[in-house]
Amino acid sequence: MAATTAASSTDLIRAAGVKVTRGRVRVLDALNAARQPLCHGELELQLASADEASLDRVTLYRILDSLVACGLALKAVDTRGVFRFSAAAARHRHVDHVHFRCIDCGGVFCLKAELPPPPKLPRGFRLQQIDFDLRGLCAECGTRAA
Amino acid sequence: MAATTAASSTDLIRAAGVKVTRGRVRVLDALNAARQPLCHGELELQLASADEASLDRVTLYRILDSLVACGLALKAVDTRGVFRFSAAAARHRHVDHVHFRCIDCGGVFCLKAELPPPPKLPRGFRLQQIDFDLRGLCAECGTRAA
DNA sequence: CCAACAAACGCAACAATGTTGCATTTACGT
DNA sequence: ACGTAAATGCAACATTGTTGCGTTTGTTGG
Ligand SMILES: [Mn+2]
Ligand SMILES: [Mn+2]
Ligand SMILES: [Zn+2]
Ligand SMILES: [Zn+2]
Repeated sequence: MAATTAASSTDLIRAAGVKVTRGRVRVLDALNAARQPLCHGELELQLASADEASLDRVTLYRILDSLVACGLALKAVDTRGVFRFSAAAARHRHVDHVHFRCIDCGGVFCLKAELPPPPKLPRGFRLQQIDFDLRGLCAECGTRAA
Repeated sequence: MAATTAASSTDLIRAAGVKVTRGRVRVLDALNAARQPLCHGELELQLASADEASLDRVTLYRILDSLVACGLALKAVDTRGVFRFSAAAARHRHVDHVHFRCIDCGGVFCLKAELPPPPKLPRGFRLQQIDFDLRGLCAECGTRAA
């Protein structure tokens, strides 16, 4: 399992056209194994607890940036303003559909509805991503509230 | 207009059950006058450029926290992980149109485009709010990047 | 395999944003 | 006016993220 995962991460990194280093492989493995997006601190802890040498703080930041830059990881900010990273391969593609976010339980539900076309932007603005998020109570939380 | 706004902020703060201080009135006025959510730094600049004495950094943080705690302001994180504040009373002005969020400077821009109709929700889900957020680079940040 | 070179790394310093402790001042009910 | 809890100003600190630079390493062409 470990060998398979490592090989896979290695291949992904090489295919992305960047150097395959031990740090990148370990970080991408960790992101792929994670059940949820991890922040820098969580990754640092997790990599330190492994028996290999721990990564330098700055190197970890740069590895994460490089994985994001080559499309192998996704970066998003959490409610506290901390960046969290997830493996692009381990995650569904959430870029092309609508989400419902429950304001009570925090759950995110993928809706089977396509994104509406974006309106025209002011001159010079560059669109990179569209988020159509519906917020409210999910069925479970709505029932509990009533 | 200034007197009206100041009186209104004063009343709102008093009605919220907290002490009416010059700092709270100035900050709430600034939030109400703003066309987009402001971060701590933007508020500090704006309050310093007025001819009154500038607020202490920490006091501004605490004023913002107190306005949020008593429901007069809303706090949300921007794409860079920086907290932005808006007047709760001004929120209704942003519920019916699309926003563009710059991933570089964190700025929020109101677009003159109506929200698309929401797709059908799963049974039991209760819709309370619709966010159609476009993300990317604003004109200024896009120019600087190029 | 070797050498050359760009990329990546480790370390220190720095920057941006936000918090805590504490002495002093202020708002406001009495 | 007075007493008191709340708010303020200032210094120090914490957390998260970035920059500069000399050293090491992965990769590639010979
Ligand atoms: Mn999804
Ligand atoms: Mn931050
Ligand atoms: Zn829910
Ligand atoms: Zn911008």
